[in-house]
Amino acid sequence: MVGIDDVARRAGVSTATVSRALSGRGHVSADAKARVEEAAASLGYVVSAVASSLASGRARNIGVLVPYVQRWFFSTVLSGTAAELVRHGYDTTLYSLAEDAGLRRSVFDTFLRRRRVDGVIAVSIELADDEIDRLTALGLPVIALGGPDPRLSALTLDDVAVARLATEHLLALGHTRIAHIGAGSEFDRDFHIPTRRRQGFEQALTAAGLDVHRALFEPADFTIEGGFRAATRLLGGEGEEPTAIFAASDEMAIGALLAARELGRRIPADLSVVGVDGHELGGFFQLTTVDQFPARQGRRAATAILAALEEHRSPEPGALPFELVIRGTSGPPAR
Amino acid sequence: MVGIDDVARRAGVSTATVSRALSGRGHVSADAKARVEEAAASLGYVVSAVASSLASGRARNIGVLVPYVQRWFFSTVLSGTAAELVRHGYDTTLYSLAEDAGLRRSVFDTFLRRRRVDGVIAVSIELADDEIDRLTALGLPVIALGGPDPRLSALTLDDVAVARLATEHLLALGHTRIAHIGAGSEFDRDFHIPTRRRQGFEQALTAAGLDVHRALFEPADFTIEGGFRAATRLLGGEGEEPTAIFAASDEMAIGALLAARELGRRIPADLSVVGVDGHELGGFFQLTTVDQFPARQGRRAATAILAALEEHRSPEPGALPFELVIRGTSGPPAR
DNA sequence: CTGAAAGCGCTAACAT
DNA sequence: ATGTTAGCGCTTTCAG
Repeated sequence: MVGIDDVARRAGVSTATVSRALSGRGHVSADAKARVEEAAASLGYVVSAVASSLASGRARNIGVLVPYVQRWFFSTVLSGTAAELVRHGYDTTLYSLAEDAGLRRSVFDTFLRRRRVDGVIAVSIELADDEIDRLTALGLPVIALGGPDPRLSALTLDDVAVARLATEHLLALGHTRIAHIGAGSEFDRDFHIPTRRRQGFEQALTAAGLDVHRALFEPADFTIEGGFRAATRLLGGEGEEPTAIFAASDEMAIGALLAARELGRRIPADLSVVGVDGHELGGFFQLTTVDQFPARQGRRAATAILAALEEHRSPEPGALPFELVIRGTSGPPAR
Repeated sequence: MVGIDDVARRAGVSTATVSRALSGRGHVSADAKARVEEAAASLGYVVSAVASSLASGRARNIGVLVPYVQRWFFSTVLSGTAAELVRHGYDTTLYSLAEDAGLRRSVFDTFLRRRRVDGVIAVSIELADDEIDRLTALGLPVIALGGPDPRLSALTLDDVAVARLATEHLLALGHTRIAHIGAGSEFDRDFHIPTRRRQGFEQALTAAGLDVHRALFEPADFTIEGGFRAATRLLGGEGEEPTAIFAASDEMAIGALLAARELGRRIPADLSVVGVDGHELGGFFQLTTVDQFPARQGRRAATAILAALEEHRSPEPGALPFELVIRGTSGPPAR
């Protein structure tokens, strides 16, 4: 394997100069730099990340924690993050946490403590106190993406405001019987997002002078299938039917849409449906939604962690943008 | 930071013994081992992956190449791989290749050559010759998952047989006008799977004594939306309508299903639909499909690469299982 | 701006 | 079974 000495010899300089020329740290004459680059290129030399990391303490590698890789939202965020990191020469090390509780522990106890990563991005994960302790004990920049986290720098989506925006859109259209598909309490241990979205929903109703009806809430599991079942229950109940549904995710909204169609409801005349996320199928289903730009979130988290690394400080916390996208599934109630 | 010497001192042994005790390589008395483990635990010591890698040449890290992270199939395979790797103490380094051609080059030229990974898993990627050259030049075990690759050890899905199986199922039900939704030629550069599935489809027709009609093929892009559009064209054409559609992926099959419903076709009386993959929504849509068990594929690739690493040999090539899952979207034609 | 040399924290011969 | 020690391949003072 060709090493730094080979390059140094060929370029007629010392290994220190090769290192400086290739890494861009420290000053090297333009001439020496050119010779080093020529030598490296012609020898096909690539710096050993392992040796470089040991000597410098920098790994050029970011750990990304997600609950599940195979869910659309997380894989979309992840793709944004990975794309941004690779562009800056960083590797992405993936840890999927929600699949196995035992392994989850070992990620915090072992994997992240092996000095392989320079920083950590935690995507939409409600971390336990001791997990946050472990994370901060790493002495590395850590950024949380999603909910606010009082103990970590976070890029926060204001889920209450997101839900209010969606609900206000329905209210403005004239709906008064608006149902909400959220998550059951079992979700909340890991993940407070559903609760915050429900709060926003209820705030908007209350602000409009409407009562919050328990019968107009259905828990689901953030999948299309779950949304379908929840909507089926909402539309098949004995009480007065809702004229609109606000689902806490686009996948559940799509499920609701499919259920409504199957039950013969016209969209949006009989039923309006609004989701949250900005799912790739939103256009296809003409779904009105509050887009939270997940790929961009992933990129932004990467940018933030890289900036923190460069400037030797904690990542900048911040608010994530969101936007109401009005498409065909929402309109005034028919009556 | 606590290092190996701290542990050695506390356990009253040398660093070599600590290394042996913790890694399980070489013999250590039960007594010494216990003392080392106690010392390591009470000091909170974790071996530096970086130092260990430099000294041993083993990185405990596998690079996984996927075309797109955010597509259901790839993220599902990836989740299987990552889960299996983490269970064995390995990190997963993710490279998403199809998003940016320039970066794709740098993955082969730089990222993979930094000695950070012990092996590479290439998921459903049609690699160029020079990319394979670079991969083999790494001197690491490499395994390709998906198509057969004459130059790499591969875990192969027999896509021709998969398509034949699906088509034969429709033929056995009595269908004679069977359409196929595959991919346009622009896909084939990266990815020969659609072509092989089309071949299997045509083989089955021919073996049954049926002609292959050009009008019964529609190209799409492997998305739900693409399947929807393709099916819309197939069902709205001027010629005689197909009584069945075989789609080269479940996502396209689901799109076809939605299109058929929208056009008022009864499933399966007016139209049978069969897909390929084993998509998580298959149960929900009652989709008949040829399941290829993607998560299991991911796990299997991980197992294969770890075995190769352990036994200092190339990964074992093999065939991937697939299975016809008959659900509600396929049945005899109504006539 | 450049070079010499001392590590970075561990592993693996080699000895014992 | 255990200890001693020479690296692994770079980066980074420290001198010049």
